[in-house]
Amino acid sequence: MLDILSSMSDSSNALGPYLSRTRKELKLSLRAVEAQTGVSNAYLSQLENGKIKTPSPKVLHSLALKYGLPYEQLMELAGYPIPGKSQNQPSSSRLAARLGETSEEEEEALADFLALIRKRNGSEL
Amino acid sequence: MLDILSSMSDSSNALGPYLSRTRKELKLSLRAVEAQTGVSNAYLSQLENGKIKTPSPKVLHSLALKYGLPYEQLMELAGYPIPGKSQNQPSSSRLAARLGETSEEEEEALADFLALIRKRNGSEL
DNA sequence: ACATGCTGCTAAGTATGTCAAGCATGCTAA
DNA sequence: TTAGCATGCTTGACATACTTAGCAGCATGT
Repeated sequence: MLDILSSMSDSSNALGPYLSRTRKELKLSLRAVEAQTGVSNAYLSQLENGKIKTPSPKVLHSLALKYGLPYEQLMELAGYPIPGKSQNQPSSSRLAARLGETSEEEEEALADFLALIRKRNGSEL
Repeated sequence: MLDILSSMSDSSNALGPYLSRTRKELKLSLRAVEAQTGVSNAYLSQLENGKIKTPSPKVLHSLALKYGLPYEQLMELAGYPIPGKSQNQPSSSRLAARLGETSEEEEEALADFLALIRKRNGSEL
């Protein structure tokens, strides 16, 4: 079977490393971000290390502003439903609408297959 | 009357009464909403009575789906930052706003909502 | 050596969203 | 009456986002 499933099905934790990497690219310290956003450095550390599951939209918004990242993307990475799209998995509902009725097994398989494709295309390391 | 009420789009709490009024218009009980959205009736009660300040986006999303309300509007009423930074959609033209921009997600909501009404109107004689 | 000032991280505490259980009222029927 | 059943609401407990205070390491300077 696809044990890729177990490794990729939880996409909620891509947020922390993403924020961590972005901050380092901007060469900002945790306390510098705290000073500019009001989010405590302790919390930022927990966020980047995946110890916080669902940070509030307000936190995501201020980080998006400071880091120059799209707010919607952070919302989506945090697992929040976003206005124009589906709630959990990126663009899978649009795909599902195009594919018609699919079972849950098929949906999961498709989602993971998509992740696999993206990995191959080298969108990230 | 002057629309002092509509100018009270303050983040204090227009959300609770708005949700309460909408639910009553749909003739749904708290427990009926609980059964269909998974949000407990206890929590719904607190929400409608203003005892909950910032309900999670997930709760707002499921309520928006079942009530046929725009998710963005509930997010804004709850005081969350919203992507487009837009605001001031007059609540008097709620229906027009709802039917004006129908994403796929909203279409689903409308279908669900319609089915709900028909079911109640049909079985409740 | 000691000290100062960074870095990130952790421990403990507070605040609050959320739920399960139960209470009180009102309605309908036996 | 009494017995049920549905409604909205309250309480008490739990989970977790978030903060303040502090720790350990690594520089740099005196």
